[in-house]
Amino acid sequence: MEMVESQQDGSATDSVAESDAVCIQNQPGQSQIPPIAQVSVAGSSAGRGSPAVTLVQLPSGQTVHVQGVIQAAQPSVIQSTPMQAVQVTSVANAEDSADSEGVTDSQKRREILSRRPSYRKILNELSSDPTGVPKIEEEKSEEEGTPSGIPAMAVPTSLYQTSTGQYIAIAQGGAIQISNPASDGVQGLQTLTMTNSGASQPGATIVQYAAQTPDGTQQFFVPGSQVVVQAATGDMPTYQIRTPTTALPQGVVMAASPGTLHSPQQLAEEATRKRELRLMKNREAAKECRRRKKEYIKCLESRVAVLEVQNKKLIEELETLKDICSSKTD
DNA sequence: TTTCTAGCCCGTCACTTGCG
DNA sequence: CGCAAGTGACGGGCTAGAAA
Repeated sequence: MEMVESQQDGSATDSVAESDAVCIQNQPGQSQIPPIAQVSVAGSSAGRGSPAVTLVQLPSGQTVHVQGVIQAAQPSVIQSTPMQAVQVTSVANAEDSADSEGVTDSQKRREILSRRPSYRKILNELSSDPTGVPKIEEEKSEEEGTPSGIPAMAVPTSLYQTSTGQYIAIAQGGAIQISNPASDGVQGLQTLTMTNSGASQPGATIVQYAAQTPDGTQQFFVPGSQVVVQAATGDMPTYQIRTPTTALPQGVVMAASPGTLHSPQQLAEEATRKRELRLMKNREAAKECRRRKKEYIKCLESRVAVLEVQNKKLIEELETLKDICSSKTD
């Protein structure tokens, strides 16, 4: 049922001992036949991510650039790091003599939990491979100076960016726009619905917003000079609108600082808020991680297909060469 | 038609990793 | 060193197809 992911040690990806060049010579007196095949391994010193390139010169004189049948250690389908290899060994040792050597369960667990680098990293290393593995694009929305997700509308007098990367624009008159950085799915502006917009009481006013398509741009007005603070509960993310107790410089990311908290209730609210924010961010991170994982697996599958074709070609060529050799020895 | 099962997706937790 | 991001693991919900 559950797929078991095995920890592989590093030896699985170690390349065979490679000579720098392998030349298959003709026998004396067979000058009518050109050198059968010359195989030069150019990648014996190639490190991880730089697979060995093998040049195969065919009898016809054609040179084939073969890569990947016998490759140097590289990010492979079964990815492992040197550190993992050491750790797996240590785990095995620990299982043999855990009691005598005092290896704790937590240590073992920690060692087992050691993981490979991120999918993006692996895939980008693979992408240096000329077999056409595409790169996972780096997110760039947060690095760019201005939020591209906010179309021209009321000129915002205040522009905030939440720690989740969302942009909150508050225009003159209190119009609020919440914009996600351009990523998957939900994008652009989102609707905010006040649940007690009439109340101008101090403290928190919970508003809800529903994700919508980028072309469904909407805005709403907040009475007074309130500001959006934050976060999410359950399935429906919610934002808090608070009347600022102190004047804050515009452009400052809103956050309830510990100094503004007075009562235990506010502390509890803050803790809840932080937790919900963390959950929301982790939720998004998990989505993104799964998306990358799928992409990674797709790339690996395509790589397998390419390598299978190469392998098949090389096997066929080997058979051809064997036939030629045997016919000449007869 | 109902039940079972496999597969997929999602949210959450716990932990590692990388960066400032 | 602290924090945010990334990711494995786990469990739950949903759905399509097979079996009873």
